[in-house]
Amino acid sequence: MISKSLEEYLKNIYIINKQNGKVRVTDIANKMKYTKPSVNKAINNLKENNLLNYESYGEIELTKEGEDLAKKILEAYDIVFVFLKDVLNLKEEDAKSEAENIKSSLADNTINQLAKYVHNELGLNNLNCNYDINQEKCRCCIRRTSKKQIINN
Amino acid sequence: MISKSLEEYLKNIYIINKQNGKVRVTDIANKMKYTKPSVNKAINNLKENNLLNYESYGEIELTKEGEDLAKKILEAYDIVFVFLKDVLNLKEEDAKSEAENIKSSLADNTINQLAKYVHNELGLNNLNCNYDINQEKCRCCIRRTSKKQIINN
DNA sequence: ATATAATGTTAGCTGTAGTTAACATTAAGG
DNA sequence: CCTTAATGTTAACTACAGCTAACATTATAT
Repeated sequence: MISKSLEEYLKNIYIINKQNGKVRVTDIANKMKYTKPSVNKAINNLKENNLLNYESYGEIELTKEGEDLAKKILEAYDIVFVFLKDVLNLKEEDAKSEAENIKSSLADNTINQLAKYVHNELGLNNLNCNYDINQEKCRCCIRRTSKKQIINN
Repeated sequence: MISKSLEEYLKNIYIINKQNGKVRVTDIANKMKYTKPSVNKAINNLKENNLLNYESYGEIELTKEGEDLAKKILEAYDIVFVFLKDVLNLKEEDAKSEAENIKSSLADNTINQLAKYVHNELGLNNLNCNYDINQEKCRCCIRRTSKKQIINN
């Protein structure tokens, strides 16, 4: 289990990769408002956890494991974000920052329950939602729409 | 703004005081599963923040400010706990531990929105709830009942 | 092709928050 | 009342996660 801090790095690396195709230390530092040495440390830490491949001055590339975890983190983030924004009616900005603070400490089961609740609450599907964050696909709606929203920020 | 860690100490000091009348370093250490030196440090830190009065080997007493903050923290904890348990249907134990992890990072406004939502959702009042965590009293239900529940654990 | 700018790394610092080991103080029982 | 047990404190260590300053490498532009 990596720390919340490292999860946040992983999430951002994934997003930057989707946006730019490549990921540099500077990109991460800019996005997360940290200094480059902090990012460097984090990267090496993620590397030791087999979540990405990296050689000095080289490319930052998520491993399969790293990408899967990043997706899962982003997914959890999304669910919390949508709940805060669309169920609790927080302002978009607030929902975003609050979701950042919360997400990584939540257990899978909590996220699953929240997702099911949100899916049903927002009436985005007509069956009873059977969401599972460790499952490849969920037939519910929220997923794709909200993910797009978050990546384009 | 004190840290999440110190908030957790404050909350527990408040609870122990309600249960036992007095609060000792050992009680806090036992309840929180930390060592006594850790507790000692935290207490001195809370003292510097004017949240409690303490002299070496003396009594631990929350100041007015400390008690108010403790109540607020506990209140926030309650709201999250009830949401997880009664809305998301998490098991009591899980709801408890998850609420611990989440609560302190949430903004007042988020807690207020969540409270309003939970109050209305659970049908515990018939008007539209106007909850405000910085307000002395809220006419909604959840407050007293759930607080009792948490203190008796 | 090389000077300069951009990017990345290293070393050592900070603060937070926990730990253990050793010691000090206070409370309780015979 | 004085020994022992319980409780509380201090000092010094750890790990995490950020920082700055200084340095190294790579890319760009004339």
